[in-house]
Amino acid sequence: MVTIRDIAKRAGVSVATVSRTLREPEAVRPLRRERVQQAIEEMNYAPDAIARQLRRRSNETIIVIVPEIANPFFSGILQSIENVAHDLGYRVLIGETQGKQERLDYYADMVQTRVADGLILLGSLLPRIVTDVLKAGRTEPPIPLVLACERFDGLDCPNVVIDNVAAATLAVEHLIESGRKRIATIMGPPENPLTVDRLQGYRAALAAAGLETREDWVVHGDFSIESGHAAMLRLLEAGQMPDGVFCAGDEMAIGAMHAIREAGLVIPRAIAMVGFDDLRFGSFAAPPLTTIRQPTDELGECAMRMMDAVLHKRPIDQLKQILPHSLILRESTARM
Amino acid sequence: MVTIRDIAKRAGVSVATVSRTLREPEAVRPLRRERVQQAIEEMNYAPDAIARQLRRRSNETIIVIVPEIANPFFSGILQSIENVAHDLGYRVLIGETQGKQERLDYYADMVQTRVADGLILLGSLLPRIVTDVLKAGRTEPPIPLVLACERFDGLDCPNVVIDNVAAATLAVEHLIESGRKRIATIMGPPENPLTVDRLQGYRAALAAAGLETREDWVVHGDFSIESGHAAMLRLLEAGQMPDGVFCAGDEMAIGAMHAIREAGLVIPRAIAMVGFDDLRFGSFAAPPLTTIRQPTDELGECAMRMMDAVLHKRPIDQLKQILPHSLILRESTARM
DNA sequence: CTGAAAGCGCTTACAG
DNA sequence: CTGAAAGCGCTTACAG
Repeated sequence: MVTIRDIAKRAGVSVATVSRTLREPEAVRPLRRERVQQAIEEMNYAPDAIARQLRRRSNETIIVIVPEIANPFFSGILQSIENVAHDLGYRVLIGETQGKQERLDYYADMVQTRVADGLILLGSLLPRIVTDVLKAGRTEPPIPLVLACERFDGLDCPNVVIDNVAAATLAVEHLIESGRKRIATIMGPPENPLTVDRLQGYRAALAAAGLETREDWVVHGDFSIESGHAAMLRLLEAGQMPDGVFCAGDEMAIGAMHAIREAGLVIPRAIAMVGFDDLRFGSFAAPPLTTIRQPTDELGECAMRMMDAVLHKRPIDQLKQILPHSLILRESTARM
Repeated sequence: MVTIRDIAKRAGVSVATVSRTLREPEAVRPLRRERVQQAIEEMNYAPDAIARQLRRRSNETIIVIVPEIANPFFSGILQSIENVAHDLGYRVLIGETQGKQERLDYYADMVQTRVADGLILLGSLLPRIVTDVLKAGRTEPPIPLVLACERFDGLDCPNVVIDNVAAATLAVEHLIESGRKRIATIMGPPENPLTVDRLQGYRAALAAAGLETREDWVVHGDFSIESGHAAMLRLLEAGQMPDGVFCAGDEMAIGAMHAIREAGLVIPRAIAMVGFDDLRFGSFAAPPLTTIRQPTDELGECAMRMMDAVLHKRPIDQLKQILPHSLILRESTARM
């Protein structure tokens, strides 16, 4: 392995001069600079980033933790984060929790041990080092932290989300406007913060319209296609069959639509469907799926820019950034 | 920031003893060990991983480079790699090339600068540091490298793939057995190595059955849903309409099926469809999609285990690992 | 079992 | 503009 010392020797200069030609070439006299550059070329020298990081006390690496890497919603945000990180000069480590607290803590620990400078957290679980602080009555996170796509009250850290209550309300209002009277919902896990918000929006829209609510019209999945399928099966057996379904995720909506087709019912004639997230395949579903669009790219970009600000101790204009959602109209809610 | 020195001072021992209680606690006398552990607790000490890495000259980090993070096939493999990496004690950095050579080189550089110990490469592009070596007539990669899901002849590095020629042959044979006579294909980009293999399989199966081949039955997409849709539109306008289509990716198949439905044709009655990869949503498509299953989990696991072997200089039994594929039968190719 | 000391490969004030 | 030297926070032979 060739080090800065080898280059210095070969070029007949000090290691300081080698370091300078690498970091601020304009600060070294052209003649020596060229000698150094030639030596680097000849010896195929690559400076050791670890040594540099130790000396500089920062490593321009962040870790993003997601519940599930292959989940298309999360992988979309991850992609966006990675792109901005690349542009800003950060590297990104990836950690998957699978909903397990110990895995989350394992990854969060990486910023304590300075493997990463900061943590961008997707999903609804908080690492212990953060909840410990909350329990102690403080609100400042103990590590550079940005929360994306989910909010946690009482924590003073940058946070980028959409207004899930309003988005769910919008979705259900649209079902109502399309002439539906018996509107059910397939939600995420009951304890999930997103579920709480979206359920609230669902209930608000029904109440405002004076429509019937039934507890057996509120069913829960885990955001997977399969769970949407299973949940729809339960709805089809409800005391009264719904004529519209608001699904708190496009994947669950895909599964639900499959169940409806299997039952020999036609979408949207028998049952209209609204999803959430606006995933790629939604517009190629049968029929194309009306959905609430979350601005995935902007969520990721905003989260990464917030992280950059935190790490450079720049002020953040808006600690809680609320990004706009929108309703994407497709055939699954066409008026009959 | 609290360092090992602070702990040593507080516990009244040397830094060596602190380091030992951290790395090999059984080697230090219980009394002092406890004193150290207490000091660590009290001062909330987390050892600096960067310093350790510099000293140990290894950082248990790999980088996996993918063409596109949000592509479900790649994100599935990434997930699997990350899981095995976690179990083996590695961290994983992620890099997205977007098909751009400069981005690939940027990320590959991270193992040169020792940010990562090794590189797992998904996709069909090779970094310059590798092609340079090939050009120089050597076959040994200049960095710890594992190739997943695509092969490159002439490079002596661990490689895990399926037999794409055989898999494509199997897919087309199945279309033939289901009674199809006019079989078209939607392939990936022409220059893609996967395309070369799968096209070869397609042609072999048709030739063996003595079926008609037409150049306008071979169309190309870029593996995206949208490109599958566009490609199918071209096939529907071909001189003769096919009655079976082999799609070199499930996403393209989803797009293609959408085009077929839009044309008012029924799958599989008018046109049967076979996909490739066996992505989650395939079994929830309308109709459920027959496909070639690639063992995503095993691909990722095998790649990561190979990387581990490379980094520990353990011998690798099989440099080119060929994993089994299979045909998943669903309604999109039901016999009429 | 323990500690003093060297050293991992850099960067960067400091003096010249 | 340049170099000698200190130091980033660890680990680990070595001697005791």
